[in-house]
Amino acid sequence: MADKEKTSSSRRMRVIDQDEGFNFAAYEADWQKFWNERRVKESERETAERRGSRKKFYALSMFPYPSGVLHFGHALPYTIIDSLARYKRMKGFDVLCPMGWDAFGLPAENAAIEAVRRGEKDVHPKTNTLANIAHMRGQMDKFGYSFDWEREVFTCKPDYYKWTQWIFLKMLDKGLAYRKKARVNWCPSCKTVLANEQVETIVKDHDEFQGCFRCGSKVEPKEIDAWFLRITDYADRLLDGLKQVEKDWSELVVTQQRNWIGRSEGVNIDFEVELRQGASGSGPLVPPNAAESKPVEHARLTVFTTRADTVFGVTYVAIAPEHPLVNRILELVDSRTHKRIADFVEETLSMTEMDRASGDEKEGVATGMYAVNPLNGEKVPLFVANYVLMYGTGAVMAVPAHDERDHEFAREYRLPIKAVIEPPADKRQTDSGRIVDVKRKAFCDYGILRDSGKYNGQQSEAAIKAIAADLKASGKGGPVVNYKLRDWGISRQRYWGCPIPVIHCEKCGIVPVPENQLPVLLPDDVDFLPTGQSPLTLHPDFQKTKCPRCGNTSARRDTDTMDTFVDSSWYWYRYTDAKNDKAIFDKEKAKHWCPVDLYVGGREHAILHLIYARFYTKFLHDLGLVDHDEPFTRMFTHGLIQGEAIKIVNEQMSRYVTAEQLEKLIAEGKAKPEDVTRRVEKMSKSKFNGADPTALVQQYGADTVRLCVLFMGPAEQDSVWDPQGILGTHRFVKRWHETILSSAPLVENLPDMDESCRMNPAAKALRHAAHMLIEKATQEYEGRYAFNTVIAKCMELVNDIRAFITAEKLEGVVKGAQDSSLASRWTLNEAFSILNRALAPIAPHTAEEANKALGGKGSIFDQPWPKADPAALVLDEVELPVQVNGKVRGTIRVPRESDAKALEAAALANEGVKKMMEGKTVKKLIAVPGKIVNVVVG
RNA sequence: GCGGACGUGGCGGAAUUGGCAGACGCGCAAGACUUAGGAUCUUGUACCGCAAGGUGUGUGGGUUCAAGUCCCACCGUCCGCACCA
Repeated sequence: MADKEKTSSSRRMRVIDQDEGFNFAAYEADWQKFWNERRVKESERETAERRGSRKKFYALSMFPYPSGVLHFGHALPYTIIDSLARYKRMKGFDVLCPMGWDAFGLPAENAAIEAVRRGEKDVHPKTNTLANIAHMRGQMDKFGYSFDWEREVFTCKPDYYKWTQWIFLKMLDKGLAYRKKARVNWCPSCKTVLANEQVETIVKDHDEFQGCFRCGSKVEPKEIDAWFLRITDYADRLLDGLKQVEKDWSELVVTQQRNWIGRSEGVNIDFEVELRQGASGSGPLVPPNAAESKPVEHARLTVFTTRADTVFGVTYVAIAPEHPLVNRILELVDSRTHKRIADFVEETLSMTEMDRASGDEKEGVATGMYAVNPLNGEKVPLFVANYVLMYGTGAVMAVPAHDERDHEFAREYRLPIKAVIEPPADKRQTDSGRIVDVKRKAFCDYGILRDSGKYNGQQSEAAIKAIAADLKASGKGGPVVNYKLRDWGISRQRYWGCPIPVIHCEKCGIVPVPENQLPVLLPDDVDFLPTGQSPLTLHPDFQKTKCPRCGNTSARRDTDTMDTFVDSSWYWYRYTDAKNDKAIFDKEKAKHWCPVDLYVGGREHAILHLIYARFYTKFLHDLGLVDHDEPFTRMFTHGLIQGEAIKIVNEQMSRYVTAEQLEKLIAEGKAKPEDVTRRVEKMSKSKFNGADPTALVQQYGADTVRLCVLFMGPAEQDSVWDPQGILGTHRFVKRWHETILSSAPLVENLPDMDESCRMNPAAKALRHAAHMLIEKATQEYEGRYAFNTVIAKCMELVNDIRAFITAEKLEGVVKGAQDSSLASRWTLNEAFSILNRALAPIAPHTAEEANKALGGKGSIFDQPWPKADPAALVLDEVELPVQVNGKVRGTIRVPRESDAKALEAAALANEGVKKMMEGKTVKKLIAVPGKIVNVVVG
C-alpha cells in the first residue's frame, strides 16, 4: 500500500523536467546581475551611513598572483571567504570582503621573455598581467563571489606602489632599511637574488640541494650590494605577538613562525686568543710554552653557547670561515698553514650556506693558535671549521663529550673528549642497556656537573645561570639572546617590480626620493631580457636624475626593484581606502575595518608572507597609522586540492593517461594493471589529473562547484579531486531546486500561524530537524568551518522534507482555514525557509531562486539569519539504545524527561534485552538520562 | 635526526563533551519510468555467515559499565625543520 503511494508521489515530484526546468545558467546569470547592480548602488552611499551602528567584519582571502587562469587553488579559499562574508551579512554585520591582485612578479616577466624569444612582438609584462587580470576577474564573477570590486587594488599600478615606496622611505628614515654588501642566494635561471625564505630544499634524481622556490634551479652564492629591512629588530615583538593569535591560528603556522624566528637564550663567553707570529697548524696540538714564542697580541673571541654548564669540558674552539678573526690569523701563520686555511675558507665559502649545511662531512683546519678558557685557564686549540655558521658570534666552544657535532669533529681529528656532565640516575644507561660512555657517543641531556671546579655537583640549569652571572660579573660575557631570523633582503635585479625610491649621489651618498616626487614610475620601455644586472640600468633615462640634496646632475636612481613580498605586506590596509591619493589610507577608515577578522589562505604562506605582513603591521603601528599590533585576528589555512595522476610504464609507453584512456588501454591489452602507478600530485595539464573550475561552472553551475569544493572534506585538509564527486552535489542542487519549485504551491497563501499550532509527530520531527540544522549551520559558519558537515545536514533536510511531503500526502493548494493539513504546511514552509537560508552563503544563486519561488521579495540576503527555537530543538520522546554487557541489544522509546529509574524499568522490559539476560543475574545497571542504558549481567 | 599531523567500508568522509561506529555523498547492485540515459525515482550496500549470531575504527596492551575518542608501546603515511652551538 505504502509503495503505491510513493510511486504516485514520486511521479508528481517529477513534474518539472530536469533538462528544461533546471536552467541554472540562466538564473545564476540573473542573480549575479542583480547583486552587481545592488552592490554598485550600495557603494555609492558608502562610509558614514554604512559605518553606522552595525558591527564590522573584515573577511579577507589572500589576493592572487594573476597567473592567467583561475584554478582549484583559488576556488576553495574564495568560496570559503565569500560564503562567510555572505553569512556575516545575514547576521547583520557590515562586511568588507575585497579582492585585488598581487600583480608584480617574475612569472609575467618570464612569460614575456619567452614570448620575445619566440619572436613575438609587442609583448610586455604589463600587457600580460592586465589581460590575465581581466580574464580572471571574469572567471571570478561566474562563481558569484560578492567581492567589493570598488576597492580592487593592483600592486603593479602607480597609485598602489607609490605607497609601497612611501613605506620604504619611512623605513629608511627610521634606519630600518639599509644597504649592505651581502652574500646572497642567487638563482642563475631567474637571474635574481632570492631571500633566505625563498630558498628550499629540492630533491631531484636522488640529489638534494638548495634550490629556487620558483624554478627549482640550484642556487649559488653571490656577493652583491643589496637593500635589507631590519626585521630582526622586531624579532621579539613578532614572537610575542604570536601569543595573541595562537588560539585562532592554526597551530602549524604558529609553530613554523616560532621556529623561523628561532629565539634561543644562551651565554656569551669571552675566550682570549693568543695570536703568535709564525704559528703552525701542523703537528701535535700542544700549546707552546711561553718561553718558546711570545704572543704578538691577544684577541678577544666571544663564543655563544646554550650549554654554559659544559664549559669545563671544552677541548677546542672553532670559528666559522667567515669569522673576522680569520683574516688576522692568515696574516700571522706560517706559509703552509696559511695555504691550508685559505684554501679551506675559499672552498667552504663557494658553497651556499645551505649546501654547506647539508654536506655530511665535518671539516676544519687547525690554526696553530690557542684560546684560553676563561673559567679554568686551560689553553685549547683554535680551528676554522665548516660546521660553524655565522650564527650567534660565529664562534663556538667545542665540548665533544656533550655535543654531537663537536663529538663527530673531535673523533675525526682525534681531539680529546672530556666528560663534565654526569647523567642523572635514570639516564646512566642507553636504550640498549649500555652504560653511557661519552667516548662512544655524546651525552647531550642535562645532568650534574663534575670536574668543573666550584660548580661541581650543581644541576645543569642552575650551573648555566651561575656561570652566566659569574661571567658577567667578571666582564667576560654573560647571558644573551640570539635569533635565527635574519634581516630581509629585498633587492631584486629584475624589471617587473616596484622601483626602490632612492638616489645615489657621489657627494651625498644615498638620498631618499622626496615624498612629493613619489611614485618613482617604472618605465614601460625597458629591455627586460635577463642579463644578470637590473634591466633598469639599461634604460636610457631612468637612472638619470638630479640629487635632491645637492642638485648634482650626475646622480642616478637605484635600479633594483623590490621583492614582491614587499608589495603584499600591507595591501589589506589599502582596501580600506583604496582610492585615496593623498595618503596611504585614512587612519579612521583603517581603524574602523582593521584588524582583519578572518584571513583565509594557503599553508605555503605560513612563514614568508605572514611574517612580513606582521612585521609591516608593527611598523605601521609604530608610525601611528594603525592602532593594533597584529593584522589578522584569525587565520584559516585551507588545504590543497590535488589530482590523482595515472602513469603507465611498460615496454611500449611511459606516460600519463586519463582514467578513460587507462580503461581503454587495459581493455585493448596494451597495458596491464601492474604497469600502472597512481600518485596524488599537484594538478597539472600534462598529467591529466587536473580540473578546470571554470569549465565545471559552465557545465554544472557555480552553486554546484561551490558546494562541491566545500563538500570534499574539511577545508583545512588536503583533498584529492574526484571527477565523479561533483555529480553528487549537482544532483543535490537539482533536488533542492526541484523540490522547492514543485512544492511551492503547497505552501502558498498560508494564513498566519505560529509554532503553537498543533503539529502531528511527523511535523514535529521535521521541525526538529530544521531547527537542528540552524544550530549546526550557525556553529560551523561561526568558526568551526567544517562546511562539509553543514552541507550533509542540508542534504538530510531535503531528504526529510521529501519524505514528509510524501508521508503527509500534501497536495494541491491551501484549502482555507478549515484545511486539516495547515500545521503540516506551515512546518513545511518553515523548513523550506530555513533550508534556503542555511544554504544561501554557500549556494547563493539557487537559494535566491528558491526564495523567489516561495514568494520571497528582493534578496534572500535581506532576510535575517534564522534563530533556532529552543522548544523545537528538543523532542517529547527520545529513542535510547540499551546495551547488555556493552553491546546494543535493543532500543527504548521514552519521554524526554525520563529519569534513571524509568529508563532502567523500560530497559529491562525490552524484548531484545530480556533475551540476552536469560539465566543471568543483573550485576549492575547504568542509566544515563538522554544517552544510554547499560545492563551488566553475569 | 628533531618536531608536528594523520591512520575509520570499494572511495571521500561523519561521529564537536567517553555513550547506537560508518551520517552525508560517490561507487556498486536490484527494480521503476523510459526510444535512449553519465537524467530521475524506489530499495539495498562495513565484513563473515543460509541464519541465529559473530567480528570490526593501523598493531599490541591498559583504564572504564561503556573507547574511533583517554593512557602506554609499536607500525605506517604525510608535512615541516634540519649542523642555529
